[in-house]
Amino acid sequence: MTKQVRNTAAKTAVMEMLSQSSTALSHGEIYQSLAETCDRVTVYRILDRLIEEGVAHRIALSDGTVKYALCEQCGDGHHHAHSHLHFNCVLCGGVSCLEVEIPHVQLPRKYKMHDVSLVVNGLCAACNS
Amino acid sequence: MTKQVRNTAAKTAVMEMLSQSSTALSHGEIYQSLAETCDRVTVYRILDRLIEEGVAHRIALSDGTVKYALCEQCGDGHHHAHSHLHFNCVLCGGVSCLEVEIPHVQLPRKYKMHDVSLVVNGLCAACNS
DNA sequence: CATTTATTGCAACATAGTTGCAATAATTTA
DNA sequence: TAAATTATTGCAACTATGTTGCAATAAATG
Repeated sequence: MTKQVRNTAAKTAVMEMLSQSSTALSHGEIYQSLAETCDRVTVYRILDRLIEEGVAHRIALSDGTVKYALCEQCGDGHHHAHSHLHFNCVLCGGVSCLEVEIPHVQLPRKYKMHDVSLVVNGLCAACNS
Repeated sequence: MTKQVRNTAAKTAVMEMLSQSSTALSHGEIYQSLAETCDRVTVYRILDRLIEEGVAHRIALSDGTVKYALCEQCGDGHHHAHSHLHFNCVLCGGVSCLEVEIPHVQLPRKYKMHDVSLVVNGLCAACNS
């Protein structure tokens, strides 16, 4: 039988925070916003579990920074490639998923593509004025 | 007057290593290959300097891991966007720059693109047999 | 309400990256 | 070639980020 899933206060708080936020959040940002009401490690494990459950996904920015976001538009829970791009605003620092098709890239012969990670840095709509 | 550049044994060794390597290397990999003949911090600073000089560039993989590679095909020293993609083989773990044009992506209105980071995970030519 | 076991907190650890400062050594200049 | 200049290094110390084991806690099930 498959491992059961429990909803705890901490997990609910993390999900709430991610769902309220207009930007993807790092572990540290989440931990601090929780006013440190639960352990650092717990936040890591909750995030791991949310990803495991297909509720959230991990985003690595172009400098290696890791952020987390809910899988809003991604429908049902089954695991799938997130073939949307991630936008990182150089002004406000915000990170958001843009539901833009990633154009096909042609690889050299014999190369096999599994998945793609596309991060665009620039000015978001709010900052570009 | 502009800051002078000095060539030291450590710096030469790092450049040699990067130039011999068929894959981009992490700080840790470089440090260990140097048999720890120079300090950890020195390796960080050499890598920073190589990037500053436009000789090398930093690559963040889709899991946030950071690697370094020389700017082989990138010609003269002036700073420029590296608009090629980075390929990460899921089997051998190798990371290489592929000189493939990154197709243009259309952003939503008001978004302004500065630069793009594209990482493709999959099987490299050598591992795909 | 009792049982099961997923989840948490804590301690301890591992890795990655940064900063200040005094000592060293690559260039430049005399 | 020797002296002066200053980029570079090594060391110590620190911060940030992520992981693991284990005992204690608390959801969910019956």
